Amino acid sequence: MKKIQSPEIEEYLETLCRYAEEGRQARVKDLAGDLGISAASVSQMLKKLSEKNLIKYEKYGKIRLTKKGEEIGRSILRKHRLVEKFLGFIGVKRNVHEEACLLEHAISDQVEEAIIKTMKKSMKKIRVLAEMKNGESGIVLFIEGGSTACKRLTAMGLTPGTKIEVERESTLIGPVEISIRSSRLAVGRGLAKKIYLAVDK
Amino acid sequence: MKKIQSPEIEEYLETLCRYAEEGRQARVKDLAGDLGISAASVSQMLKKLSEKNLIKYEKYGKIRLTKKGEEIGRSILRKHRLVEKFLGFIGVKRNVHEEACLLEHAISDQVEEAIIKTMKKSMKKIRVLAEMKNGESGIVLFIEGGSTACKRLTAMGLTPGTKIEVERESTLIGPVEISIRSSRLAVGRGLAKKIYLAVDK
DNA sequence: TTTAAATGTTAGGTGTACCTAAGATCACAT
DNA sequence: ATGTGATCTTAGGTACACCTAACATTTAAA
Repeated sequence: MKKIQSPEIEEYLETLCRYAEEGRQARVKDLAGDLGISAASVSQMLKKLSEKNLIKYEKYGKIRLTKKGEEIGRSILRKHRLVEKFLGFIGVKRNVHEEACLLEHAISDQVEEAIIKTMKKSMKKIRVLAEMKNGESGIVLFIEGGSTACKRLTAMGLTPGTKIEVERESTLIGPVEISIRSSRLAVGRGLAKKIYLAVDK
Repeated sequence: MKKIQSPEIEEYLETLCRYAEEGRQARVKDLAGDLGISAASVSQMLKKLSEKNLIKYEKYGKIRLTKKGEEIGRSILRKHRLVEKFLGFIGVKRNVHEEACLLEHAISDQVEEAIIKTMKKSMKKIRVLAEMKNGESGIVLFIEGGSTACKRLTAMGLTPGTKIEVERESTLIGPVEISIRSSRLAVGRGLAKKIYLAVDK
């Protein structure tokens, strides 16, 4: 049985998937440009992909992914994006896209899963300030609600990115007391329901 | 300027480095076996590596790495081992060696560094079975060494992810006795030096 | 020391993925 | 509708890494 997959083939299918996502018609010229390959080579490769039933293509015609081709392409695209996130996660700063392009072909499904699990574990969870308990801390992510609430909170210094800690949790109707930049603040329960924070685990 | 590096070339140089570490004379036959390639192809490739000044080689002669060749080989070997550790670290259990063989060629120096930093922050400590004391336990992360050692240990059930406990620690030359899934097993000190475990800090 | 087995090399060939140059087709502006 | 520039394909060729079969050399045994 012949091998139907190679990093090169994967790269073509991934790019075709990207075009499909953008609702863009795939053209030989664009593939050539994006993959850094001559149009002649792309044309050739399209014939090969067609023979392998990864795309539907007749010369001068439209390029469409088959089910199989889309499956592979999406898998690579998914891996690419995961790797990008992951590289950011472990602190890689430069050439993240290029690094991901290399790695995407070397990541098995097994490894993909492990990476997802690992990231989830140390991922932050989103929680509402009103539900948080004494001693818990987090970083303000966003404020749900109209500009009135936003302005009020901004005035208090409760803007996205701010780190806070719960000093006294909210009772059924009572306010939450929090410390923020080492000063203390009381936030009414109604308002506290609109403040979302990222907390560990 | 011609490219002097390919995943295949890297694989050859890595394997040669491994042999050098083990103080073993590199033979065409062994390379063929370990790389899963015909002896004829190896012979050919050795000529190519010689032309690229990555090894010193004359037919029927001894294979020796040049400075350049050793540098590349060691870099790949280092990456391979790091990836093995890392895969264990993120919870990959099966085919760790094989997965690392794929990934090692796609890991840049930048990514290598980021991985090291991330692991350093980790909660588990990595230890070698040979150095562990009575009563200590851990989870097998990976096995360093050729496929021979890997196969032997796999046969014993000592695969990544397995939890073991040290029943009797290794003496200067003696084996380690461990319990594994409630049965007991003795592992020679040489082999035990190649088994890395995650133990609580 | 000869010889057989083990090991290594050469010759010739395959498949993949790329290239350039030249020719074919398409699509739009006149 | 037609000619021209853009786009695409074909033809012919390269480099790489592998293969098998046949031949050469080395090594170890008789």
